[in-house]
Parts: sequence; structure tokens; C-alpha cells
Amino acid sequence: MPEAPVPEIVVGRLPLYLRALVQMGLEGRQVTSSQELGERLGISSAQIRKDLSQFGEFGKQGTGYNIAFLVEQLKRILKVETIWDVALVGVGDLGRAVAHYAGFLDRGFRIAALFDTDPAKVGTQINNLPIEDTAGMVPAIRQRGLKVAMLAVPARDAQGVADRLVEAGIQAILCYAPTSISVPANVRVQYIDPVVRLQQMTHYL
Amino acid sequence: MPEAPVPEIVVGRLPLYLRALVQMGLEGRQVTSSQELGERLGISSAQIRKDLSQFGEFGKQGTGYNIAFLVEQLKRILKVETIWDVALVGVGDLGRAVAHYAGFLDRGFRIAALFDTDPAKVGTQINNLPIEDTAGMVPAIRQRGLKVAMLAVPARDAQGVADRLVEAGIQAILCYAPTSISVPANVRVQYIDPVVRLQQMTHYL
DNA sequence: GCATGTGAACGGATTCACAGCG
DNA sequence: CGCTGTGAATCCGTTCACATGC
Repeated sequence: MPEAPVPEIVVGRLPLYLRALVQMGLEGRQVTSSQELGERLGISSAQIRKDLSQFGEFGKQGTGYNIAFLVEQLKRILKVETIWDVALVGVGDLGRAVAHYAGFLDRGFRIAALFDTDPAKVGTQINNLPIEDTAGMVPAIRQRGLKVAMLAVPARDAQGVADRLVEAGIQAILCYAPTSISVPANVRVQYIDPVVRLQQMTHYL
Repeated sequence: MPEAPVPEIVVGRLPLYLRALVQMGLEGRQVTSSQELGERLGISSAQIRKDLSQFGEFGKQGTGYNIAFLVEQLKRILKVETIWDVALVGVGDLGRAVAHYAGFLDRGFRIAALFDTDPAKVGTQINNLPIEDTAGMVPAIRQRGLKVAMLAVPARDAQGVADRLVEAGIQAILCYAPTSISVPANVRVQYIDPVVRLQQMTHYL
């Protein structure tokens, strides 16, 4: 029996639950409720219970959820119990900042390869990780079996690089380039464009 | 007659339309259709027509949309015809990277003030912009009439800083801190947490 | 003829409200 | 008694399909 496919919108909230629960754990808390978690996140308690119930019964009636247990379950569901090695393509200002970001490792991701086309950068290092030439990217990624990549190249180069990432076997792309890219249906893309978010808010001002 | 309130989810797509249309314009294109735009973005043509129709009739039947005209209309709707001055709080690795990002200005935003608590940073400059002490943030923001802020402080400080931003009159916050913050209903918040996006994708791998 | 703009139909997501169980 | 898990009801967003007008 194949697991029922879970809507993207539900899966998109699980990392928020995980993040908040880890935070609660650090505060020394042992147990929480859907209501308390919802208040932290601005999400209704019914929503949280419904979301979690898609994957199992993790709570105790009358008591709530054991935080450590739920954290483990969410990590398993999101497949971040182990660390994913990630490729980062593009080491300009933006890519360099991403490479220096310290918050990936303890949440399931490690930048394991850097690529750039600039000959002045190739061969230098960031955090003891060498910058490789994008020309050799496809075999390099394939050989290391990387499945996740972050894209921090200029918008005009994003589609071309994305095509090569797919060719290399990448199945998930986090795109920092301010443009849309098209990939096969079996590859997932998420976008980070701060200006899009800002423009969304200014409409209401 | 007050304009009908437009759903957040619709407004959230307008910046994508704008971004793609500007791109088309740079490619020398004059006219496009909802179908072509949709193909670029992976959105149905009906969706695009419906979204745009919430704000007016911008197309010509049998012809499509004039790109330059629609760009102007979207800028007006999103209120990015003029440049918004933005405060950036937190100039660590992440905030420094945001401050150096060159992509804000031509899309409606200019970083106009920097704040940090680190005495070693206060008084120094980034891009000729001085870093001010967060202690004086509230009057500084209020005096300059800033309405938009970006938050790039550690997660544990985010709520406290957000409270002060609200106090200072900020109405839109782009939060880079990996945590949820709570603000009054009249203030908008958007989040950027790359790990959340990555975790969302790894579930499906 | 062709692409927009839009009511109607559809489907999916959220909320409601309560049975069930600790 | 309190809080979860969940069918039922509701709400909302997307797609359909076509009348409209260039």
C-alpha cells in the first residue's frame, strides 16, 4: 500500500512546526499542545492537528504532544534525520553569503561543493571548501551523488545552469536567482526572492 | 466606494508577473499573452487573467497585453513606482550580505538605514551608509518615516526587535531570522528561511 | 479569428464541532 | 476534564468554457 500523497501545502508547514518545536525544546519544554504551537506560529490548532494526522497519531489525548518525540517524527517525515550534502552554484556576493551561513548544518544540510565560472575564483576556498569550475560540474555532482543544489547565479544564467543540474541528477533546487526556471516534473524547485516578498507587502501599505 | 480587498495569494503572484514582464521587456518584446506569461511562470493562463482582472482590464481581446503598460500598472498596484526607504536591523554575516545585495534598488527598495548592537560595528559604514546603534533605533526610524524593515538578527532577538520596529511605526517586516514573530494585525510580515524551503523539498526525495 | 474577461463549476483546503481516549 | 484525531460543513481558490470585443 503506497502512502497517500501529501499536499505540498501541508508539507510546507511541517518545517515551521519542526523549527518551533526545536526552539521549545531548547527552552526546556517537554510537552506542548496544538493550541500553544499554533499561537506561536499564527496557525489554527485544528490545522496543526489535521496536518500531523496525515502522517500518524503523534499526540496523547488530554495531554498533548511530546516535543522530543514529535521533533523526531518530523525529522523522519522531512527526511532530515541525516545530513544532505548540497551543491552551491555561483559564488558572487550572494553565493558567498549563502556559503558562509552557519544555519544549515544543524537543520539537515551541508554545503559540500562550490562552483563558479570565474577563473579568478576557481581554486580559491571558502570555509576550506574549494571553488570548482562550473565546466566540470555535471560529472562532479554525479560522482558525489548530490541530489540537492542551491542556485545563486545571475538571472540570465539560471535556466542554463538548472538544465545542467538536472542532467547531473539533482532533484531539488533552491533558486536564489530572481527568475523562474523550468525543470522536469520529477525535479522540485523553490524560490527565494526577497524583493517579491517586499513588493507583496507594499501593496497593502 | 472602497476597493474590494484582494486576497493575499493573488497579490503574492503579482511580483512574479512583474518580474517576468520586465524580463520580457529587456528582451525587446512589446506584447505578450496570458498563455505565454503563464508558460514562463508555470501558472495557468486562466489564473493570470483572473488575477489581473481583479484590478482592471489591462489587455486587448485578440491581441494580449502591452508589456510596458502592464508593467506600469503592476508597479502602481504594488506601490513600487517610487522607491521605498528600508531599515535593515542586524549587520552580521547575513545582514551584511543583504546590505550588499544590488538587486533592491531597481525593483523599488533602497536600504536607507543600518542598525546593530555591536559597538565594534556601530560607526563603521557599508556602502557609505553608517551603522547606527540599535539603542537609538525607534526615534531614528520614526524621524525618517520608514515604513519597511528587514530583520537579520539572531532568532532569539527577533521578537524583541520586531516589537521595537512596530513601536517605531514600521508596517512591513521582511524577517530573515529563522523564527516566527508576532505583530499587530496592521503590520505585515514575510519570512525568508532557506532551510524551511529545503526541508519542504527533501520530504519528497 | 483570437485572446481577454468572467460567471459557473469544480476541487481542495480550512474550520467546525464532537466522539473518543488518556 | 482536556486535548487529540476526524468526519462534516464551510470557505476559498482554480479551472472551465464561452460571450465579448478588438
